[in-house]
Amino acid sequence: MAEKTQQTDAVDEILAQWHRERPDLDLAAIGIFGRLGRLSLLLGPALDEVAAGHGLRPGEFDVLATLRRSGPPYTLIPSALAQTLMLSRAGMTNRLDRLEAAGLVERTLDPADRRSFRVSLTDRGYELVDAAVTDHVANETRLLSALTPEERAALDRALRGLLHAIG
Amino acid sequence: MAEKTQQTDAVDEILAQWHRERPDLDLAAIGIFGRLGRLSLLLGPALDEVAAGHGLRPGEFDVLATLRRSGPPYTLIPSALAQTLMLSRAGMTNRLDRLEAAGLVERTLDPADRRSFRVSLTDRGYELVDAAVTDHVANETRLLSALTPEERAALDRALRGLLHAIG
DNA sequence: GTCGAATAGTACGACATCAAATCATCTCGC
DNA sequence: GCGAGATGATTTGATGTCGTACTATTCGAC
Repeated sequence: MAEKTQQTDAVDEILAQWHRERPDLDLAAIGIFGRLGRLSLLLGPALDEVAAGHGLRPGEFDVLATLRRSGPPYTLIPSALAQTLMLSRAGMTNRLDRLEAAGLVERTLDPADRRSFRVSLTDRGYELVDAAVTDHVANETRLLSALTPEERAALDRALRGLLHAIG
Repeated sequence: MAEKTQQTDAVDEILAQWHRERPDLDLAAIGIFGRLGRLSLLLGPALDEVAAGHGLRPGEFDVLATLRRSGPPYTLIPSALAQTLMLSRAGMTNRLDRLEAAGLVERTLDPADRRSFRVSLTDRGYELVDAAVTDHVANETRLLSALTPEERAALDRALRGLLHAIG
């Protein structure tokens, strides 16, 4: 079993500094959370780029995709969208205003609850998000192709465990 | 080899919806990036809380920690800090203003480059960040205790691979 | 040496987000 | 039924970030 020489990265440099200054600290923990943080910082723009290719600003794709995957009639209420996307309701109001102005979703009265609205994909919104999702997932698959199937499975298992510990 | 029954989580529900609506998509990729996204969304507040316990607002801890781990004399220039923390220089100016007003760092003239400043930890800043780092890493270690050592190692390996693929 | 390009820090305007306050409506215990 | 409390959406005000423009200074090619 040959040891593969791992390339060093920016986080390794950070770990070396901490080891020098504070050898008492748990370097493994710093490394994992450091890599997680940097990854999500880099991942954001990388994923937004695909959405931007379809004319969507950051965050707008997520709203459309949530409606799309909910299935026919592609309708949810703003509160449900906000909760699913872990966004404040105020932020959701803002996003929906833009998406409605762009003609991708529409707000209709909810006959069963007059405090609320039903937010639905328009035909244009459906077509746009369906194409965007295809590109989006292809981009994710491309990024993951750097890992072996075993590494992908292990990553998913570990992330699931962490989510369970925090959530 | 016993199969362990995995609990379902919010991402599993999302995957089931996509499977129903778009069975052609790469569900494994959606799951991994979905969990990564939710994890960093939940992780931010969880880590900020520890810093807040030391009177630091989000992001301020990172600046102090970067200075601390750079070693004596705990001095860097704003551009280096911005690059390390993947922040715009404008954002760094803002953070340094607050940290300087709080007496945790000080800006002194750089004798070698009159365009620039040298940002240094004050004694108070040093003591505060040293205590905060201890708590911060303990918190990270606690979160990671949900994973086995093998899972932690596999997670770090996978994150390193992804970072290399993106960076 | 000198001039053009690159770099350091900051100011400014735009933007997305959140928390709190507000108003309308629903739910449930009585 | 009725009233208190919960819930839904929005508005408002504050905050932190970015991109751009700007000034001062340094670097490098000639």
